[in-house]
Amino acid sequence: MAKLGTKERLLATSRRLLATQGYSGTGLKQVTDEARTPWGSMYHFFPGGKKQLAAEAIYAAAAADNELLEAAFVKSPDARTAIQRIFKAERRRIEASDFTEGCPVGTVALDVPSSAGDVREACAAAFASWGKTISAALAHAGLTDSEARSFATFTLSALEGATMLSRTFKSSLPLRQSATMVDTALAAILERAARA
Amino acid sequence: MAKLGTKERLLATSRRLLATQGYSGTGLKQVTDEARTPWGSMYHFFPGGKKQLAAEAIYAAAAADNELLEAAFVKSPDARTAIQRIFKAERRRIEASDFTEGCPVGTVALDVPSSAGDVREACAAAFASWGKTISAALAHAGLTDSEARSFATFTLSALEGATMLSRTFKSSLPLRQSATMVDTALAAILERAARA
DNA sequence: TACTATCTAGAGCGATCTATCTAGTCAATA
DNA sequence: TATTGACTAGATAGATCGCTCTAGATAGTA
Repeated sequence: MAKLGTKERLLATSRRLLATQGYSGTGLKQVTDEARTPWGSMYHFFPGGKKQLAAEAIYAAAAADNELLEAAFVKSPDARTAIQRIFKAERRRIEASDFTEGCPVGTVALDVPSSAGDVREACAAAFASWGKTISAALAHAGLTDSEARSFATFTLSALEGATMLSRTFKSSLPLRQSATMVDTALAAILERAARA
Repeated sequence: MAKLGTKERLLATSRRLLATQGYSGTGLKQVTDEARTPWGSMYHFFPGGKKQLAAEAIYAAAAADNELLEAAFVKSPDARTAIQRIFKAERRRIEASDFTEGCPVGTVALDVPSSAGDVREACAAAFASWGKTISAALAHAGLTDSEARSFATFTLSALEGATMLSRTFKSSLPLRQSATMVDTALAAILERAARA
């Protein structure tokens, strides 16, 4: 991370800390310490303070993950395989952090105070973009627009919830179980769509 | 709430604030203020401080919700109907708070610092007890133990994740969409079990 | 070499955090 | 009435919070 510029280090460290501790639990001092960044640079690059830093970190993380989603659907044109790939990626990520690091968007979404409206909006935008990516792929796989949107939201819910449970239990079992059940549901819906 | 004793008011207020702001975002001062409780009572009833208060609030909330779960399965012996009832109850709860209040367990689980191990364990115990209740009902409905456990964890994941998305979007749509898809999955699994 | 804009460096402010401490209130019992 | 334990009440400590501010370092340009 030392190769990155100051602003990029601040964003990357924020992303990691927000994914672990949430918004209220992450102090700006801790960010600058772990990013090995002078304190003065914080308000130079983010004059909007903590809210701006968090919102930008969320936006960046959401964009990066959205590319991973699109890549999964490109790599596996079969929708079921692609979604299993997404769950697997999340599993690897959470295991790599020894179950400390979750989804930065989900973690922040639950503990962001009402005074930080921009941050909540960044989380909403992140979920919306992911949902759009997934539902587009599902519509392409034969689902109606309504079905695709519903299943996309449902997939995100199961993914975020399973990440939450896996972190809490310090076990990847919930992510594996949820992945299996999401696949069962998708198979049922696809079959129903094929018959129609 | 004024009828409750001091300790009960502290626990009830903690539950509500933890469900909206998480662990780090909830200050003890705010708890005593909103519970209309003297500050001195805080460390009288909870000498273990913030961690003990949060852990006890989580345990109490988990026990109460577990009773609601059991009631749903008693009221609707049909497993599919019961699970839809559970989603509906969560939807009503989040709508009643205008999408500010989520699940206290899930909210805290994501932002509890590693220094508060007892609180994380309380969250794990809560999820475990809910999972046990749901899986017992599913096993009774004809699923194998393994299937029942998997589907129970999956149901909790979808419920927690959908609550997260509904809060973020300030809309109950994710909860409704996820409920539908969970029902689709359960129908598929039950049918498969019936054929076996 | 001067000048300017960018970034670094950190002291310090007021507010708030958890937690401790002492003193006072009150009811029940001896 | 005297005593005791439970609870109330709040001042205060020490640390940390987000944030502001000034000064110095650095690099690119005139």
